[in-house]
Amino acid sequence: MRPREFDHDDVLRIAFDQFWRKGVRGTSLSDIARDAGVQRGSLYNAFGSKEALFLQAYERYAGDYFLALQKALGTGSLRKRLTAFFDLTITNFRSGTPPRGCPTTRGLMELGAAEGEGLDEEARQALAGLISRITALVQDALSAGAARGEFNGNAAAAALHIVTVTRGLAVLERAFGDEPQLRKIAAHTIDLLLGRKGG
Amino acid sequence: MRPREFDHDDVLRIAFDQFWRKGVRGTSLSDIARDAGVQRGSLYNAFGSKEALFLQAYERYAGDYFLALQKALGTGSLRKRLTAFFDLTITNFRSGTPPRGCPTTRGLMELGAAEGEGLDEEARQALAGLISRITALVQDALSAGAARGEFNGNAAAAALHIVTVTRGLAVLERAFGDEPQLRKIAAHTIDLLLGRKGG
DNA sequence: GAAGTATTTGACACGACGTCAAGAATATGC
DNA sequence: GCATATTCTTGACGTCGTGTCAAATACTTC
Repeated sequence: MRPREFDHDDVLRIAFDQFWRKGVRGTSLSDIARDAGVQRGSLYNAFGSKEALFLQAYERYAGDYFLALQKALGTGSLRKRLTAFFDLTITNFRSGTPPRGCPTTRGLMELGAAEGEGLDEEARQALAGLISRITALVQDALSAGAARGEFNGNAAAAALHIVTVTRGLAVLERAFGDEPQLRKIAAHTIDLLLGRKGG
Repeated sequence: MRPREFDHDDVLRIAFDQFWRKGVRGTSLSDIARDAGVQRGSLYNAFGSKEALFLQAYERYAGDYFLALQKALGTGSLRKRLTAFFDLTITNFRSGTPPRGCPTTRGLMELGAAEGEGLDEEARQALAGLISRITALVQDALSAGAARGEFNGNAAAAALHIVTVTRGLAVLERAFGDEPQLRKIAAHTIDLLLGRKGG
């Protein structure tokens, strides 16, 4: 057995950085190979294909991001939690120079173009899976933080609404790049759900 | 002058059909050329580049779609208008077999991957432009249909919220393909804005 | 009918993905 | 300690995509 000449995790991080900045289709394995100081063929040997590499790099990111969201949604009043949730979401979309947008949304719209392939479906599930997990997380926070009968006892619908708005924010980020606008929409959404005062 | 051997508009329609189904990056000019019965080189001669062709094909679509939305938002009570708006939006996302999703959102996330090119920016503006125009349209409908002081006199924020939700619906469509879910979110959004009963 | 002009056509250059066989470097067995 | 087996690396190759160009073609106009 010959040992790897590169660190598996390093490559994953370098690859995801590129995927995030330039999109999956806009990133070539040559780019990643150059950046990581690895031969292109070695990437195929270690990860299988470009989409498989993206998938693994994405799972890495998704795990970290989910934990951060969990933390943001876990403390304080319901309004505080939702504010922290939207803040983290928007800050994430606007991170980097230039802002990199939402990798989940981006990947979701980018992949699975053709006719229904095998690996594409796996990637779609990974991306959609994070959205599902976030929705469940928000729903828990709503249920836990709902003192009175807010949401008419339907935290599931409210959580889905909130997550839908965040997906919309990801799209608007890319369309206009107007961060204050995104934050206004977020604040408006919270007010809409909790009322303009308490929470 | 030698005359064209193909119809400019036909090619635009055929091209957009492919772009819509398979995405911009997932569609090759060879595909379009074959489908349209035109030589690939002729497309370059007539439209300049793949993105320019997409841009022209998209403008065609956007014009038609905007008119349909205008019609949906122009009649009946405010609730009726919004219901028709969401219905048209979702129906559009779910048209085709398999459902093609939202071409605007898809295009927005797909394009402009690299570093800031020329034509990409033009396409981004075209795609973002439709979103802006739709927002203005919704805002007009809200202002016109608002009998009482709904939205606290802030129809702009409400319109932006609505459009944000539609963009989110486009993403969820692609993530889960669950049309009833989309319609539930839409109904929930309307209730949230107008209250559960009147409108 | 001849000249001019725009379109078509096919070849070309380039870059991307993915595959493969041959070479290189380490672990294991004797 | 050395040979062998196993894995990784490396470079060449095939295929397909975009975009360019010069030559051929077909119409319009004088």
